Amino acid sequence: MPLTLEDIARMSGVSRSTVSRVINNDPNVNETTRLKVWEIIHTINFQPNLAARSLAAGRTQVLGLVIPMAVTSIFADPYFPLLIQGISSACNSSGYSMMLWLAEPDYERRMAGQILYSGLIDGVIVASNVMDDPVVEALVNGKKLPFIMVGRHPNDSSVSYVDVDNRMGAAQAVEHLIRLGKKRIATIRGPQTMVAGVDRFQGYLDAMAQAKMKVDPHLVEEGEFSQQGGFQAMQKLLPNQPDAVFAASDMIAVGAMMAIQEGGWKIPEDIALVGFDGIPSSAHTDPPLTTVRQPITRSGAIAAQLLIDMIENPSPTPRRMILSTELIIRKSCGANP
Amino acid sequence: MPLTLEDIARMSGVSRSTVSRVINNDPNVNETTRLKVWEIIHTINFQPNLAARSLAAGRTQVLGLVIPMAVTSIFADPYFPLLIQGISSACNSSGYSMMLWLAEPDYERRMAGQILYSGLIDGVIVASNVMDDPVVEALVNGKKLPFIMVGRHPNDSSVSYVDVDNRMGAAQAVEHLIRLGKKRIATIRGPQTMVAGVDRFQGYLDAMAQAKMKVDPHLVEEGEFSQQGGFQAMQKLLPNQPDAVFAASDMIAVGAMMAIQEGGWKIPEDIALVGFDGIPSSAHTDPPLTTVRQPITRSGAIAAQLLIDMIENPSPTPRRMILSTELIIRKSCGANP
DNA sequence: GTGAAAGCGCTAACAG
DNA sequence: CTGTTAGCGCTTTCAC
Repeated sequence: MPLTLEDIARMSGVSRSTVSRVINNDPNVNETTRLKVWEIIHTINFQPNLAARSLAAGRTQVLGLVIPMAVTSIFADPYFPLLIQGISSACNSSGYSMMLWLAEPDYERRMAGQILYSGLIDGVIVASNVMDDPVVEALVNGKKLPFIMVGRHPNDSSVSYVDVDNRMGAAQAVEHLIRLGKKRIATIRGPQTMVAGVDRFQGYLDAMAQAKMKVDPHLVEEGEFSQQGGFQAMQKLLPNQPDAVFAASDMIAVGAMMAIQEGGWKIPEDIALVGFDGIPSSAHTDPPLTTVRQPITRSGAIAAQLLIDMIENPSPTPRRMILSTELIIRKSCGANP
Repeated sequence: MPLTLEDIARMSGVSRSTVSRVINNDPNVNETTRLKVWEIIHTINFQPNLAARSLAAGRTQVLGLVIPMAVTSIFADPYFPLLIQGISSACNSSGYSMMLWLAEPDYERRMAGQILYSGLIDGVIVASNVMDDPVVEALVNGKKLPFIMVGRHPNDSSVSYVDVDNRMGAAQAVEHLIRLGKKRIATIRGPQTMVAGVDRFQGYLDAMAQAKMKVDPHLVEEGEFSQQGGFQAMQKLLPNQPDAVFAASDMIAVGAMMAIQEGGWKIPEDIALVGFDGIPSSAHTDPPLTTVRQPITRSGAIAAQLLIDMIENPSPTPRRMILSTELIIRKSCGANP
């Protein structure tokens, strides 16, 4: 059987409480005692039972990461691995662990309850850009577990989140195309059921309005945030002869690139192309993709840090953070950097 | 505050014990009572506290999935999402939940202890093909937590696992190339630090030996299980003029395909190509990839089922399962299906 | 078929 | 600074 605090206490000649204090870095412990107890804990490789800790203290030092999407689509985009990496490393450096919950749609509701009341996690990070997500709703209504979203909540102002400035980033990309003299600027927007999809499209509209260019509905297509989504949308766009395309994600842009080249057009000569995300592979497409870089890994790290802060220093005001993006100019837009 | 058993008991006019019995499907409960209590549990959407259950009963109905690799590389290959999907759905249909632990190398040791003694999970599935994995070692030595590997353990015969017949599958692929009259059959083998890498390479050797063809060391290259790994290995292979290549994974094959075509050769006319895995996208490469399909999702589901069985019906004999593969003939090998 | 009572391993007052 | 004590919410004998 695994050892318990009691065992360690007996072995080091102190009481259970003292051992507990040592483990939890309570300042009220004699330095000599502390060292002696640590010594034993280490040689024995003692691990306190998390369930017992959870029950007694109401905290586990474990954060939940919920990604409410089908497993397969989660990993079609390099976005999530980068996000997870950021969260994971922030957790590690704060002494927290991360549990990942992948929520297949059918199980969302059941899971929601389980997460809220399982007592196994101190807080939740929800990485979802879907509007009206039931998991988020449950968290909002439950009001029991600290949670933070990656990607802003569309309308509830009491929700904490970290997001990137999708709207501004998109607008800058489109302004860049306008500055290059493009006249028929199309966009492949993401699903309008996702906040990021909406925000980036809004950025496109902003830039067009700002330049007093009117938006031709034939130059607006929609696609999933995937290569295939971009490919299909671009095929529909091609007959309408855009001279530039703003794609709502790099994966969309990659798909669009394939459709453009397959149709016999050249990038950027015939059609300029700009993506969004700045995933590593965007630098290695042919031609290299001009894109709006968002700090994905950092978003994850900040989400974790904010959540930990919310857990350790509760306060009624929501934490908010909006990270800015950066336009990376490469070959696909036709500008010479 | 979340409700407790006590609350449900009060609301339904029975004792805490009875509510517990109802939740745990204890047969010794009056049918009327059972219905009444379920009714309340459902309308209230009561969720028992998992930590308390864990502490009291020593089981949580939660399975841990440990993937001891860097986060980013885990998702470079569609293998893991499919595996996770299988595990996840098997858990769900047995009333278990799944927690995913991504083990960054540096944290493996710390994590290992945490997993073993956290008391939060009833068993562990380890998806790792790395030899001598410290997490696996800890699990083997600890002998406390039921666990199963996806991919056989290289030498410990007491370990339970589910694996696919990598060696046989690889041999069949190579035999197929031999049957097509190929004379200079190269292989891009996976890392020999991974069991699957070793087994598939052994299958290549088996088939060559069987056909009494000698293995030219210049026709054996090694690469990571990734597109880039395949690309680089193929570039080294090209000067040695293979007329066929057996790639140890589909991602490797995709990379090899790029290298071959970039070098100006045609597939399958100049070089025939066969992959391994049967990931969905292998059907959509150009040309479509002949490959050895392994039942990834099913491996995951079976691993979960076996583990649950081990938990619920303990026994000293290890559970073993080897799934067979299937050669999918498409265009890239030059045979006409 | 059901309730009472003990206890899982830990933390957190409360004394000293 | 340290030990004692009382639970956290649940399962599980053991009586009835």
